[in-house]
Formats: sequence, structure tokens, C-alpha cells
Amino acid sequence: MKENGKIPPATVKRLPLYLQCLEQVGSTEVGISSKTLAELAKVNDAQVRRDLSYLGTLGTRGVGYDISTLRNQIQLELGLVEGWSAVIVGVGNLGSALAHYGGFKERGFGVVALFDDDPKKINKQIAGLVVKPSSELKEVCDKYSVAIGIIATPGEYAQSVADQLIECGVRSILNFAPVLLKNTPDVQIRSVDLSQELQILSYYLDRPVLKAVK
Amino acid sequence: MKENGKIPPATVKRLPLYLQCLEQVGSTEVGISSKTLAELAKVNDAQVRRDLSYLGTLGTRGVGYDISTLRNQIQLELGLVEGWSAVIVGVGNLGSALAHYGGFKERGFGVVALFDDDPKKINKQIAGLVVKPSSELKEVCDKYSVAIGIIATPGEYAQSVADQLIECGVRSILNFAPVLLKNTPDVQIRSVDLSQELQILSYYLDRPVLKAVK
DNA sequence: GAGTGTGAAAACATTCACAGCT
DNA sequence: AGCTGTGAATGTTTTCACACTC
Repeated sequence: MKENGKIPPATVKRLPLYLQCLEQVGSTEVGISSKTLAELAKVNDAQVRRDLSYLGTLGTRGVGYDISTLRNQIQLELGLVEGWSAVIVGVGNLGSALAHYGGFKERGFGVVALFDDDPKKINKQIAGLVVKPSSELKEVCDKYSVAIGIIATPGEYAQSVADQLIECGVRSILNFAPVLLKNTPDVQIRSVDLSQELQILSYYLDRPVLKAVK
Repeated sequence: MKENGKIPPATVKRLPLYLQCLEQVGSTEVGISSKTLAELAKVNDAQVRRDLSYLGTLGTRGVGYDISTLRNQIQLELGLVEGWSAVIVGVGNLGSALAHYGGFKERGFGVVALFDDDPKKINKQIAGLVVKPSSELKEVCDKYSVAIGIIATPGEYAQSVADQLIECGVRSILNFAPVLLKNTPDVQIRSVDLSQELQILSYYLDRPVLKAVK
């Protein structure tokens, strides 16, 4: 109901999930109930209603939610309609996987350039983009107003890449290197550590049935 | 203090982080205080103490925690000393990245086989392992008692791969494909969606300074 | 009748603050 | 003096349950 005001972090984390669910129901259906959405997202239906209520009064009592309205509102709220530009630094296997990953474009992120300082990789074409040396980072960041830097280098270079990105005015970083980056005021850093996910899984491996954590 | 009993999910998620911090301090130091560890992990120091207290009484009042004891206990608690076997299905860029990812071995996971049904990839060598067709999945899972299946295929194959893995007795799945897998009783599924992370980041992009969410 | 939106309750998580040990 | 371990306080998230709307 609260049109303005901050959305709780726990809700922000679920919004992309709802978006994915909505995409998966396809275009056969025009409306959806909190119950159905909850089943797809594997959460409680009251949770869905509460989460969506932070985006405004989107549903119709007795009926449900209109899928395309819902999609639009979530995208709007997450800032996915702003057309943010991103760069990927490091084009080993992981960086290449990210560069090829179609999900970015579809979801409002434009990868405008790839960087790598390995001479063997410079000037190679990956996913339609030419790999550039990091010396050209500043130029590209200025030209495209790059908002997001994605780090996919080996761990040992990650901090220095982060420093360069911040230096170039990038204020949001998604780090896939398995190191802890120093944090800087006003810079958002999210880290995805592939092996940490496995380690969490491991905890729930031996024992009886326990609820999954997300 | 509670030696036995379940560890809260929120704590389980931080344990791998602490482990990483402890690795990063190196072997120069022998002990560490909750304050120092908290700074590295970017959490509150009371949080660190509370989290660690679930593993037993590990610290020494007035002194701090012994690093190697701490490491051992966390690894033990997470089940990282069990030597779980894992397989990776899908060896595109992402699967290859995962296969090469050193962090797994170091952290107690042995990737015992790679699978892909693309004829161009079968029999290729990646990270010292030969790529096999999924028809050999059952044989490998039995032979090595595979506990974890890592899915790195394109989205359209993910559900069928998951079904096969479950069929072969794998009870824990780490899914990197951007689709929602049906869940099955007694099977742990964790999904890592690379673009979801970006979308969360996006929410915090435009606005003034907001706290990071992890 | 069906399904939203939301107070109120319950569950969970974080942080404070300090007694107690080294 | 320094730092842990933990009750108690506070903050956040989830869930219940139902008044309200279509």
C-alpha cells in the first residue's frame, strides 16, 4: 500500500524470483493469484502478497494480479528499465559465460565492453564484443556511463580491478572472484562465490530433512 | 555453547565467509579476535561471537580464537571433511569455469566427472577430466557415491538433468541454469542465478546510500 | 466465492551491554 | 586489561487470520 518508502531487503531479494516465475508461466495466462505465484516461487502465499504490497496496490480482490502489470511494476521498482550499462572484466571461462549469458540483455542490462589484460585475449571477439585491455577502461566507462562492473578475473587481480572500476566512476560491482573486496563508501559490492554455495549445500547434506535456505 | 542442535540458517550462510576470511589472514597469525574477524567479514563483532558460539565454546576469554581450531570446527560443522563427490553436467563456458575452479578441491569437494550430451564435447578433456555422455551418469554416480550434482547446462535442459541426477540417487543439487527446478522431497536444491544478483544490485543503484544486502 | 491487503502474532536475527574468565 | 559468551532488548521477516472488495 505504501507507494513510496524503502522496500525491505528480504523482499528485494525475492522480486527477481517473482519476475522469473512470471516469465515461466508464459503468455497463455493473463492473471495470476498469490497462491499460484507462491507455489512457483516456493514461498508462502502471504509472503507474496506482502512483498507485492510494497510496490503499491497491484492486485484486484477476488481476482488476483494482472501478469503484465506485475512484471512492469517489479521491473520499474528494481530499476531494470533504466538500461544500465555494464562491463565485464576478465574473459576466462567464467567471464565468457557471463558475456554469452542472454539473461542480461533481456533483463535490462547492456554489456558494453569486455576487458582482459592477457595479450592472448586482447582483440579476440566474444559474444560480439572485442576484448580490450584495462587501459581503455576509463574511456569506455565515460563514453557509456557504465554503472555496473562485473569482475570475473582470478582472485589475485580482483581487488586491483575493483579499484580501477571505482576510480572510473563505477558505483556498483558484482564480484565473482573468490576474494573479499575492501568496501568503499557509496559503492555497492555484491559477491557471488561459487564455492560458498556448495559449502552451504554441504551443511544440509548429511542430516535428515531440513528446510532449504535461500 | 550448545554443542548439538541445529545451527540457524543465517549463521550457516556466514560460516563459509568466515572460513574465507581465515584463509585470507594467512599463516602469520595464530589467533584472531571476534573484532578482527568481524572487520574482515564486514559484520558486527557480536554477530561473529554468537555465530561461533553455535559451534561450541571455541574461544578463550581475554584472548580470542585459535585460527586453526576455528577452521577445523567450521569445516567439520559444514561437513567439508567428508570428501563429497560431485559431478558437473554441462561443460559450456560456465561448466568449464566450474571444472577449473580450484576452490572446490581445496574445500573438500571432488569433482569426479563431467557430462555433456553435445557430441562435439564428448571425450574432450577439461581440467583433467574426460567429458562423458549423460548415459554414463548412473554408472559414475554409483561408482563414486556422488552426493552433489552441479547443473551448468542451458536452461532448457536443466529440469531433465535434475530429474536424471535425482534418479541416480543424487540428493543435493546446485543449479546455475536460469530456471526454476521443481522440488522433490528429500532433495536439496540451491539455485544461483547470475542475473538475479545483478537485478538485486540494480535496486540499490539509483538511490542514495543504502546498506548492502548479502 | 475467491482472493487481496494488512493488522497483529509469532518466529527469527541482530545488536547491546556486561558478567565472567584468562 | 582484554575478549569471550550470552541474557535481554531491539529490529526484521514470516505467517496467521480476517475484514474487505470484486
